[in-house]
Amino acid sequence: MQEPTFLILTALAAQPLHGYGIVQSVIDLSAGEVKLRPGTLYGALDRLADQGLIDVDREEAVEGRLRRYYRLSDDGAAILATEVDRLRKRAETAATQLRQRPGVVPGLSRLAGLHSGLNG
Amino acid sequence: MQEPTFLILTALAAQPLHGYGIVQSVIDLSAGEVKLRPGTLYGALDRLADQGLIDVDREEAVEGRLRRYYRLSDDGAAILATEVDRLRKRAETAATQLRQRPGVVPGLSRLAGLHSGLNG
DNA sequence: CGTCATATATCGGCAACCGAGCTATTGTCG
DNA sequence: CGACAATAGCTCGGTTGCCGATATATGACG
Repeated sequence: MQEPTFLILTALAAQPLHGYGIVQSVIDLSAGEVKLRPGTLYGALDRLADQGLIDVDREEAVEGRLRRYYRLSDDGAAILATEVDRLRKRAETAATQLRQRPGVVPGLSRLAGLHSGLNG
Repeated sequence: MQEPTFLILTALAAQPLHGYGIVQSVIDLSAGEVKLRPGTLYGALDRLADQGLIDVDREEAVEGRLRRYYRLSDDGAAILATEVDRLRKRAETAATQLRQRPGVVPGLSRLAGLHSGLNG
């Protein structure tokens, strides 16, 4: 699962939202890092509804325009929860690997050991 | 950044590896969840080298076949570290949202409050 | 001799995302 | 009154990254 899709599910986890509300929520949840494009949003919404991860909650007519609210399904919540686990595992694994990274070790040149070193 | 790319950088963080070694390492690091396909691996390797996130460490000839070892660059390590932060933030944000999820609240039907409830 | 593991690489196709554009209303600023 | 931003929805073409199949080659196992 990609980041935009993940954030759409995340936004819908707390309460049902309509398209534009999702865009606003994702900006908020990602601290401004992710701004969903229409193509991404509506494509993902159709796809997630097909997969049963989200459902249409209700449709409101506000000032002539239609507002379609989406809701996270139980399946969607379960998938999101496993995805959270996955991200945590990936992050911790990568952090561990980075700690083992062979870096420039300043004390190991041929000059090290001269002048009596640490145990002089 | 997608998961396969992230795991390739993760694998290379600890030590330089050749293509097939990366595949093995990623299986290990992901607890068998991710098995890189050749198309994914070599496509990503070329792309990451173009972006300067990895470098060719050395080339060894073992039994007539070439083994090309890749190494994580400083830029690659920095990108991976920011990506770790990102994943952690996304995971915690989603977990928080999931905790706020409106679920079926069993005590709130019209029958609640009858039979004296909790404080009887 | 066939098959599996090791090892590298290419190609076509697909799915998800991006960016631009379109429609429409309300409200603000000049 | 016109321009613009914000709210609200949607379509379409293009790019990117990943997948799966395929090709090549060696050594080991049965």
